[in-house]
Amino acid sequence: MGNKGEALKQRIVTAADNLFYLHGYDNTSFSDIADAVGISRGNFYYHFKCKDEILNAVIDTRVASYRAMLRDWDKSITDPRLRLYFYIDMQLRNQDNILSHGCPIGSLCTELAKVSDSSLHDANKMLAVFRDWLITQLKLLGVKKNAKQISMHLLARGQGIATVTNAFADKKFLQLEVKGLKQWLDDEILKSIH
Amino acid sequence: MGNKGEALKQRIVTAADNLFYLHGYDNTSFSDIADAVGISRGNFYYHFKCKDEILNAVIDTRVASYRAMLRDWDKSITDPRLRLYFYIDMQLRNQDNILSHGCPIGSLCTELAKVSDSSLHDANKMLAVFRDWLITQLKLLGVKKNAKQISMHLLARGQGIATVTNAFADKKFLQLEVKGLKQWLDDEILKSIH
DNA sequence: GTCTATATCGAGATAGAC
DNA sequence: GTCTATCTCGATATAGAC
Repeated sequence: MGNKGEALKQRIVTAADNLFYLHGYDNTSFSDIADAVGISRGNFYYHFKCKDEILNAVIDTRVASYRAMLRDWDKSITDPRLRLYFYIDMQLRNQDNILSHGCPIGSLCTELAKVSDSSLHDANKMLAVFRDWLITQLKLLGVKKNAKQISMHLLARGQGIATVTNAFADKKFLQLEVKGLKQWLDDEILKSIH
Repeated sequence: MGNKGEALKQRIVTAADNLFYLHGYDNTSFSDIADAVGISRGNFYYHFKCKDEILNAVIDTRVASYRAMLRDWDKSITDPRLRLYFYIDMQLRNQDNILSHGCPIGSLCTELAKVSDSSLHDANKMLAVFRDWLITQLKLLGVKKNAKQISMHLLARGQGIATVTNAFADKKFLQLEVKGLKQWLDDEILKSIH
């Protein structure tokens, strides 16, 4: 419960978060995390009782951090439509990372779906944060019936862009698709609010 | 070079292919493959000198098998437009597997992008097979300028659908998106051939 | 709380009998 | 060609000193 211990725990989670993104969950060892943080391997087990617990901490931390980010957007951007653009442009801002490592959320979901008990974690919580926020923004714009469907579609488009951009290492493709996605959204909003 | 040896080699690759899809490359051990085939672990090294070589064999086998499948489609379906529908509907036909394990191509690309040297393999060869075939079909329909762009878009849409369907275990979403994708394709072809 | 040392396990890979 | 036995390594996890 001491301050120093809590701070270290957070540093472990932050380092694990980053390494899980760069190399995947399974390919990240305690040694890797320990080296990144600058502590010894044995120290982990004071803060976490197994590797799965670090995974869950990473997921929870990400969920909290995404929520905080979206709250910031809500504060700094008043027009919901501009918020949606800003969401879509996130891939443009992160294009270099996506090119090399894909989407941090999607790639983790994809990996964890293959491993062990899916009951021990729920990586899709991270996607759900964005889905729910998107629904809210669309409803603010007057979209009533299709808000959820459009939101899911936006998630999927983002995932597809990330996967293909990463697989082909094609940054131009990402840029083109992001542009097209914003146009699609405009059309869709127009149609949905008649 | 004997017939029996070659047959076994192919059986190893087939079993590895399936297990890589179900559990991922890294999470599949030689023991897993050996058990599935019904041979001993040591026997692998007569046919492959390391695990990476099995991976490459799996990728090459898939590329060949996808090419053969598309040749069959070309034979049995004469209208390129119907071929494209049949391509998109592939996700519908495979929806149960996608729900549980994602796209066999996309999930492998995503995993391998995180691991080791990307120079040792090129998983995107599998995607390229479909991309090139899609381009051909579109050109047959009279699409000149945007054939590659539309093809890449179709790949990405498919990847996005698979990732999100898998993450949320939402089969209805897949069905809805497949339907929407066919409609999008119709519009796009109309626009591209004016 | 953080460390060092160690236990245990399963992985990829090798040697050599048959 | 296929097997059994074994090597080596690195992983998660534990015990106990400080």
